[in-house]
Amino acid sequence: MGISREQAAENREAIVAAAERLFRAHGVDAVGLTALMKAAGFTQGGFYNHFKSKDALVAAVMARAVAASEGALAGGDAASEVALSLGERAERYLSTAHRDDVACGCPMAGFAGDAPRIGDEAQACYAKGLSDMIARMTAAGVEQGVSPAQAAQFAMARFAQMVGTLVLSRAVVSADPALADALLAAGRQALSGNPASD
Amino acid sequence: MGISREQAAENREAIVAAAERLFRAHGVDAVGLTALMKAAGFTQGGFYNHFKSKDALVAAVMARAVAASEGALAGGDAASEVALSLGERAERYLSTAHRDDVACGCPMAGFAGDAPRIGDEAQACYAKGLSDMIARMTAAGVEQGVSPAQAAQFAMARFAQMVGTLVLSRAVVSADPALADALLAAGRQALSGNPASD
DNA sequence: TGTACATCAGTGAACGCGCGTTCACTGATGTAC
DNA sequence: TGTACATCAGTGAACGCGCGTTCACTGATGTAC
Repeated sequence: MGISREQAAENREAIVAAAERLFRAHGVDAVGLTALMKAAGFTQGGFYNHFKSKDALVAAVMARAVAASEGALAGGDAASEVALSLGERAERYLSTAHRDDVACGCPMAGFAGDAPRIGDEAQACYAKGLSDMIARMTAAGVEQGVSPAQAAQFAMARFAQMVGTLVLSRAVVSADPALADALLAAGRQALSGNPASD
Repeated sequence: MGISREQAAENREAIVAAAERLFRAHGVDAVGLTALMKAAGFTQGGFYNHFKSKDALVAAVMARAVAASEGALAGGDAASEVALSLGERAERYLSTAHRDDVACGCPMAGFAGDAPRIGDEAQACYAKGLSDMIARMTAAGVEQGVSPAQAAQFAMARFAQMVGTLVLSRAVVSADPALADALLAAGRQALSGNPASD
């Protein structure tokens, strides 16, 4: 076809973006390269002009997803996020909107099921993303006067609770929507910082 | 071959058992019926004598996994479990042994990643398993004098934290074992019922 | 600035392979008389 | 209790299909002179 280098870079980005959406919705294993390239607007043969293998694409997708969530802790832009309290962040993270938007949202939750089975490079991206997320939450705790070790423990426990609640809610939302909603509500309550009130 | 009905039932059970092990280790999508039947000691053609489709097998696996975990809350037999405190249960649930034993362990954590993508019947089994688990934990809280509503909230929040910690630890154990262990430790600390102590 | 050519992101057919599923066949089990 | 036959859990080859990957080819882009 003959494509400019700039256009080629955009096309590559389009492939990664389509892959991220499809991988999140259906799982990495369930998405074939033919369907993926078609979704991105290309034919299958062009895939290997951009990636040396499907594993390399998965790594690119994970790097992109992690990078997009950095500076946008649990959704929203960096500037507005700084002002959010822990409880407000949990409210947003454990909203039905976040649960139902499988194509976007927190990559740590979205790829938690695939993470143990993907390639080493993609797994490393995932681990780095989780490590960074915890480091940010830890830093926020330290700023408020908590000791670094306690802040790190608190960040890990809190984030695990957020991810676990979201993952479980997504797991049962189709079969038992009431339970799925109750899980989110219980998580919000537990993470609000206020005592349970009912 | 000519097989007794008793033997046939045992063979069916062997297929389901092998499937559960393989599904947990590699994910439902990544396990083919040929490999599965070979692992169970049979040839591929016999599969459809026992199940009408792969989806039906997945449902049978989920029903089996959930049933096995009932009365064995987070591992161990029912009699000994009754005596365990919440903190002791969390200690066991968030042990490295439980994390590394992907072939067994809590099905809610083991199948959390696959749950949103499996068939309706299997998904319903998963949801029932989660619902039962929460009901048991809620009942334990009520026995200790907590109001039913609060006990249910507490059970959901607590179980979500346990699952989230295990899922995240499994997700990064290969790429960042230290982080994976720290997550477990933070979860144990948070769920111990004791104040953080370092 | 114009011309000649190398580059490389596209296309779309093809590769071998494993998928879920179907089929004809086998032969011991279990049943009817 | 013995014989005749239906049942059905096995086998293993085959079905069409989609998988990840490779290939020859196209033609505008970008470079060298």
